[in-house]
Amino acid sequence: MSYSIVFFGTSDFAVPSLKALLADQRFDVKAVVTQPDQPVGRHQVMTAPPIKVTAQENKLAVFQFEKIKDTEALKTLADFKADFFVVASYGQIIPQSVLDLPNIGPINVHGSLLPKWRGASCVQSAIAAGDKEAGITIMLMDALMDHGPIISQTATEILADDTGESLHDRLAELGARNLPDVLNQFAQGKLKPVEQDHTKATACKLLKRDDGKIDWSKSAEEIERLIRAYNPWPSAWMISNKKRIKILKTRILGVLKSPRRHGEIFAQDEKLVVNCGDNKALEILELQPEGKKAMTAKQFLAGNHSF
RNA sequence: CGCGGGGUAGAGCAGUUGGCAGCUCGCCAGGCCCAUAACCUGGAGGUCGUCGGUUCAAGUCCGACCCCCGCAA
Repeated sequence: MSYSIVFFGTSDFAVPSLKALLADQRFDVKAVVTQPDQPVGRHQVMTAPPIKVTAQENKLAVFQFEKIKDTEALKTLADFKADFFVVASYGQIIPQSVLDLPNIGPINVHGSLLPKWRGASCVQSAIAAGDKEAGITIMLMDALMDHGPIISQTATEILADDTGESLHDRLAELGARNLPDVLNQFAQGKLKPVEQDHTKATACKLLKRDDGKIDWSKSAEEIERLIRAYNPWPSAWMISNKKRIKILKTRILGVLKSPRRHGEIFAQDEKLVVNCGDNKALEILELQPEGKKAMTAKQFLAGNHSF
């Protein structure tokens, strides 16, 4: 006897969770629901979301509803009579009518310690805000985003060198590791959902590339965190000589001997540095000029003697 | 065929109106020094993305193709 599951997910974040359920005998994944293929990249090639790739590798049925709100989706999903709907970074708001379908419940795996960081950019937001820890919340879903009662939470320390990517990957694995046991225990009534403290809720928005433009009037600490948080997506960047330069990795220096104005990039003692709003400087360690591959500051300086 | 930048030494770049291929690092050898990632001297290393065309002569001009990257999605 195993629990039947319909899995909702789209991005890389959801892949470890899906694989964890597939590998566990206690569960039977009946189908995968994911976003439609989208034109992606420089040549706008139609590309399947990562979850679809994983699903197809495992010969699972895949549904890609344009709108999960459509009655067609509701009818299709009702036929599975699933015990669980498991949702991880699906990308669409799921209506109450669909959430009501599973016998045991609709479960969400979210990459923050709710009620903190409800929304799409929870990983980047936690690093950028300077949080000491991040985590995974497994929760019962309701119709509001990341709003339902909490079943299980696991924290992980945010390290000084964590990037959006490293923390994202760690959280994805953490969620996947806990998910099977949490589902099993919840089904057996051993875990009771606890209502979130909604007065402490914070939200984070979906990030766009423009959000990565560095505001050099901020403190060096803030900017350094932003750069780590937004690496590799949406990436932190600045404009220098009318060219966009992505800033990939920095280190905080103290106050410089001969500072320049905020946001001006220059070489000093063979280091590439920029002054921030608090007059502390950031040493740029890795960067990527527009049209070039990512490189170290040393490589950049080798070919740019004017700095 | 969405817009744009680019492929030149191991790395990052320069190369003027076609005329012997350079710069900063790195690397190798030697020197200096208590010592060094510092300094001095010498050295190796490039079919200039590929194919074709124009020319006495092509990194440079013309055509086609391959690859990398930024934007946009």
